Amino acid sequence: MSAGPTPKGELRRTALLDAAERILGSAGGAELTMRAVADAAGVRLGHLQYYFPARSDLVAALLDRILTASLERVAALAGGDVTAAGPDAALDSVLGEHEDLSLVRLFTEVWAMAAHDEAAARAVRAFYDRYTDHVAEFILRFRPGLTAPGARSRAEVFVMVMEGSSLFRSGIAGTPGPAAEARLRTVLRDLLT
Amino acid sequence: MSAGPTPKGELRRTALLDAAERILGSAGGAELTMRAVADAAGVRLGHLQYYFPARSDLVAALLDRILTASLERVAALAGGDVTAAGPDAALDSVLGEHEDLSLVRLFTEVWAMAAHDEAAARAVRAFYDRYTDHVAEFILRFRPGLTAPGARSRAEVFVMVMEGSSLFRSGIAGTPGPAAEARLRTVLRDLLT
DNA sequence: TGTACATCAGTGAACGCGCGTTCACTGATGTAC
DNA sequence: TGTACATCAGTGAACGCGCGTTCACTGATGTAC
Repeated sequence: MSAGPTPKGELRRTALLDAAERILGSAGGAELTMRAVADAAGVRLGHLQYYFPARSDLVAALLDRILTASLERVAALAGGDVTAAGPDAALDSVLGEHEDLSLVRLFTEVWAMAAHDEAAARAVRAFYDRYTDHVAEFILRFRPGLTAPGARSRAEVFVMVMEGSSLFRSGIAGTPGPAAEARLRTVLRDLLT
Repeated sequence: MSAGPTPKGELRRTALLDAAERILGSAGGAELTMRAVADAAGVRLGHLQYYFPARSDLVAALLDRILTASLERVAALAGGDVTAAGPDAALDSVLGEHEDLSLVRLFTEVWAMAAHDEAAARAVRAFYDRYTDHVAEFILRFRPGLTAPGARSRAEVFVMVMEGSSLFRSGIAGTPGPAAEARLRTVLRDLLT
């Protein structure tokens, strides 16, 4: 009977996905080749194939990891005590994350994947669905009187605004002025409270 | 002295970019190969190279065309008489465009390009800068009393919200419910008026 | 009006390269007896 | 405690293929005289 992968194997798998994520976040999807990932992780091509037999396996695992990690961050936020500090502190946390250029770069790749690949699109839609659930839960902490559908629709718009603003606040598509930044926060705060 | 390209040549160039745009909007950047574009346009590979010697020339011309066309659409809207019909009619026009799946797919590719290529990023930032100018001008038509910076910051946030919502309203990253759709319109209307 | 010539438009074959994938192999590690 | 063996981890070489690019070429079109 198979014992499955050992702890060492799990570590290596994680290191390989780390390398792949670094490449996707810096150089983009076109540069995410099996050889580049193997090189970045310091292993031989054949060895990478031992963990991810086909490139599509690597990409699928990477997509899953990116989305899972993002979901865990928002779940931690929604479950944490940040609400005690008020909506502005919460906004700081959420907005701060979207200033991380390589994270936003990763998501532009994820969106492009979802736009052209149905399997990726399903994963991304499931991710945003759960993501929105966490935001709705978060909103209900500030406004316990809201109905569930009311919180949900606020959360949906909140997520749309967050994803759009990430493109600009990361510097990829522009650099919002301070007045726009303030107005963005107002819009988000109004959705939250 | 060179006469430059003939009308026939211009037509062919346009047809080649049409083909490239169709591929980028449906299959994505990885499928945008010189051979695929030549095939889709019904010409030989060598002939495509006559118009675009390197793939990077094709991609640069395509990016320019996508951004220019988008800018022309918003300029027409900002300059048109749609403001006479009120903000809701204007929102209908603007939002309607973002339901076009292949257009939004095109923009996910554009964002991914900008995220990893500095030349593309410059073009995209210049595009959004001018795009935002048009929106600001549009806003001033509804609220002539606003200062220029006031209109500008509203426009910046308006554009962020539009780009974010396009991901969801196109179906790529989700499908907003009717309540979210209504709330999104409220947010946009408040920025506009 | 005709002719010569330059430029534009389009063809076809070949190139070297990096890609994903396959496969036979060796060494390390755990486990049953 | 030792030994045999299965599985896990990692290597190395080779494959066929599609890619961007190069280049010599032919046919069509415009223009100067």
